[in-house]
Amino acid sequence: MLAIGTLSRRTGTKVQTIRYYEEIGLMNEAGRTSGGQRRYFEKDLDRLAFIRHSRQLGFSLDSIRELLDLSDNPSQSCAEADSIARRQLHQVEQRIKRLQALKKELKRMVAECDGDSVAECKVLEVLRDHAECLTEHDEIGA
Amino acid sequence: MLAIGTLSRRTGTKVQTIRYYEEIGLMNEAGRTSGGQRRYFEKDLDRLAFIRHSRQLGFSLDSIRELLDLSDNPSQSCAEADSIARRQLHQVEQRIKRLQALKKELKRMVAECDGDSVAECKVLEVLRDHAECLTEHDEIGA
DNA sequence: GCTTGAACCTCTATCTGCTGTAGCTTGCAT
DNA sequence: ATGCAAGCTACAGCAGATAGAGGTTCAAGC
Repeated sequence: MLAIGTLSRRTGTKVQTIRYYEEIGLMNEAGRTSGGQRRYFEKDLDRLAFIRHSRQLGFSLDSIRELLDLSDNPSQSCAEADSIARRQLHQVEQRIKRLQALKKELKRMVAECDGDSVAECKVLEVLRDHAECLTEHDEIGA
Repeated sequence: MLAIGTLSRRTGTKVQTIRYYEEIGLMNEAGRTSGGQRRYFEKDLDRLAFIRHSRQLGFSLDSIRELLDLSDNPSQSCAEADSIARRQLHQVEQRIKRLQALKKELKRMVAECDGDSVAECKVLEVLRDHAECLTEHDEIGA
């Protein structure tokens, strides 16, 4: 029987985060000692590792929920898991594209700045006047 | 005198967002009509445009606050604004790097999946076992 | 068996950057 | 004078945790 701190150490997850995952139903409710402390089995550790690893790959908690369901029902087709992963891949690719456009714009901005006074600062000027942008960037956020 | 809806339309910012920017002190407190409605000058529009444009380039509200301060005090050196922009560029570059690692891993994952049953699904297998990863990806988040 | 203190517990608040809703009031055109 | 779009405040909620207060439990050492 493993204490929450052990899971925390072995997966690199904050204790509060593990409790949070339980609260939102991502982790099963843990068994308790007579004193009310959570105790886990190895399978819980595996599940937490799965969650963490998926998070590291950028999957949303909702996607992870789906992936866990699939993992719990090994008779189904793999297609579903595959499509979730493809969707995630697509999202990552889109984000990269967007960030590369930002990078280009930022590079141009700092390259043109010659360290003069704020009054003629290129950085601030570009920010002030959207029309100076080379690229379109209408979305906000990553 | 411009109503909040006009600012909203002309900058593509939701009305609530403008009020939110006022609440957090990013926009100055707007003048009011006798009935309590906000009224703006052109300079407020410019400020909002600056904020929005900076957001589109991925700057945090805190960074934007600094940039606005600099913009309001044109006697200072440009160096500060430059360094904020460089910091932002650096962050964007880091995020791109990280996402590219994720992309690689996800690609490998979906490429190896041959649509069999969940029991031998490569996607789920990789997620289950971190040791199968080629890349290190210890941070979570973008 | 007793004491100590690290680790656990719950509950609540906080973060970023908004967005949405409810229920009401104002402003402007007709 | 009236109708109604657009404004107002206040509060709740989203993801995905993280932090702190204030209290309890567990296990090791004596």
